[in-house]
Amino acid sequence: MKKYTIKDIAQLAGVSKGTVDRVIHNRGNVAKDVEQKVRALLEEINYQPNLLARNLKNNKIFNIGVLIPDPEIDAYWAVCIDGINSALAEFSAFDVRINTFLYDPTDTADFLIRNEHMLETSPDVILMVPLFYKEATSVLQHYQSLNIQVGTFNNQITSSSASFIGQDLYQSGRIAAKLLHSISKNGDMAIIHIDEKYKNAVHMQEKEKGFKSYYADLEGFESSILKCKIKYVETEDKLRDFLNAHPNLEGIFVTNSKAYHVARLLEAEHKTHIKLVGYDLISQNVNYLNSGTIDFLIHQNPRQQAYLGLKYLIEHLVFDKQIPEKFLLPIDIINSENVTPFLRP
Amino acid sequence: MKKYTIKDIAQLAGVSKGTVDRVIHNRGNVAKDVEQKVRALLEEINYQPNLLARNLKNNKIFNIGVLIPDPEIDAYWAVCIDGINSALAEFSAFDVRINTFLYDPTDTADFLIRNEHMLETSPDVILMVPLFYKEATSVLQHYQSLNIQVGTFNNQITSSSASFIGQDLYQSGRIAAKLLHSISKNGDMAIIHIDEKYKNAVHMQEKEKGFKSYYADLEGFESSILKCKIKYVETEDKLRDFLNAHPNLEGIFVTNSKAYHVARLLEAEHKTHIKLVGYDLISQNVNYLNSGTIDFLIHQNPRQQAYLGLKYLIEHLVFDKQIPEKFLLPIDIINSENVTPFLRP
DNA sequence: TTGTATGCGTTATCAC
DNA sequence: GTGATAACGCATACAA
Repeated sequence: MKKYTIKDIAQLAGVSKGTVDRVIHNRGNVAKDVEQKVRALLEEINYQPNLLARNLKNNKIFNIGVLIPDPEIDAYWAVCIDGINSALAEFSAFDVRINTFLYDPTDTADFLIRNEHMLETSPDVILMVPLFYKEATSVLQHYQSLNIQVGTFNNQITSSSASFIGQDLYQSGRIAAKLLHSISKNGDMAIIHIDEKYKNAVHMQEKEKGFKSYYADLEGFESSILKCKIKYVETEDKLRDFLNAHPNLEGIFVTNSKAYHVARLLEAEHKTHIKLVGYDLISQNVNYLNSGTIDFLIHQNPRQQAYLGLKYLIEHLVFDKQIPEKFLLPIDIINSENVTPFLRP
Repeated sequence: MKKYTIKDIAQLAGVSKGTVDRVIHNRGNVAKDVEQKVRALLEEINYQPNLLARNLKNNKIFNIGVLIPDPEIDAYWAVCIDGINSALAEFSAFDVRINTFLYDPTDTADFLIRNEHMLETSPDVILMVPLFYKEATSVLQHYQSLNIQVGTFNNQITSSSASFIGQDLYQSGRIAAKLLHSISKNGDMAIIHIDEKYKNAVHMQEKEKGFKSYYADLEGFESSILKCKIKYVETEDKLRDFLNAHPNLEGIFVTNSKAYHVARLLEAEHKTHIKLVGYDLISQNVNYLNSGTIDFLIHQNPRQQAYLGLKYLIEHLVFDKQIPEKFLLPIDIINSENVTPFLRP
């Protein structure tokens, strides 16, 4: 029950604290027999160093680099800042400082430039959203060669060994399908991909696969799963044509945060009987959720992704804990009645 | 940017560390003018004590009493143990120990006895699930008189000043209504209260109120909201009679974790077309969720409630942080497709 | 190869 | 009233 200290071990082994410390840190210069004896004791007693004392002694200021898309350009990322601040507040007892860098999510070159700026602050570890697969791959490789631990969230760069926090996109597509299925009859369904300012093609494909798999598993489903890809600039016209071309449409799944575009049109065209499921609690979507035009939103919880990512990194720095390679957050289903608590900072 | 220590303050004020410490801790024996000077400096510099050093010095073993219903008697509480262990693991760097006491959730006398046992371990703070309002009120009063900080979860004892973590039950009733409304037409709805081994009448009433309020707000809803109270022992017969008496029933809301009883009967009577929404991810419910007889479950997240409750208490002990009086967790909507990640420990 | 001394920041005791 | 000093547990430079 008592907590053993180095001093205790030293006493039990009949040596000095210095020797025990040398054994613990494999710093050599210890006689073999003594080392064996001390090791045995450490094992037997299950020695756990006092991490407070260690951090007090080290007296080190940890420096964390954070690189995320600029919330001014895409408001989706704003809540990440909250998550980061939460993690910092939680570890305010330790001296962890962050340098945050924002990049333009529509500009791969900017991503690379900001990475260089970040590197100039010589961070101990890095947390980032690696939107661009190709560029991120090379950047992450560089960090690995410099022995800088990196945590990523939102986008997984499978070519890298960086840790990742996100969601199971395939499964979230299945969830969307299940929701639409449960609130509609057995009419046609549509998957709509609306191009964002930046491409998240992999994201959208995975969600589509999951969505289709649900209906493929469904016995007795005879209708069609339609698909429509829309470029951001042409949204309204192309969407209207699509709706008119498919009068039997009963449900729509928008694979990113742009469901509000579809909702606006459904209201304008008096087709709000068509069920609508989309992603992300941005304000435009929440408005249509409350008005009833959007039925469900799937919450990707960017705040929690950022919070957890940073927390893992900090715990690694101060407590030497291992960082999980991959952590998939639960996927939240949101309707007009449970949305409020998810919006708070 | 630099972090100031007592030593720095002492130097700046031209006094010794001891004097600064006396000022900080209001321990008197300081000349007025010196005190003013030091206070001004502390203010100006925004002095923050190094909590690691403080905890190192204090060298105190914190003793936390935990009192929850016995999971062997009601499996619902099993996940709380996981939550408690998570919080402990997170603060393993500090010397916090817990003494867990389990009480029989059907026995108020046992609750009182276990409280006495817990008190004998002279806990610094206490985390508990106060199932029984009357008994809890007096117990909490006693703890308050002993100046023992108490955190509660699951049940709020409004007569006490103990902190509380839980959910907005009224709102969760509204969520159930919204879900049933979205997956059914405009037929009759039923609220079913099934007595548990122990009464949670307040819980169930709040949920009922919320449920009704949703339909009251709904324009053009002409059908009935039925209500059925069932004693645990007579569940099957009374339920069958109820179903037969209301052939137009389209949806059922079970106000506690006993939805699986209804699901079993719906399957037996070939009435699975009736939509069913209930509470809690216990295994019986999850099975019927996967088979499709239960459409949605509302997740009260007991694991997170316990985790957060303990975390707040520990942060209070080691960092002297304030404990939020009341924290309402977001309410999770669960269907067969997103349930899995919510089940992990 | 080993032991001892010192310091991290805070706190508490003890002389002056 | 005040300042010097020791102690918490760990890490390390230096002396032996």
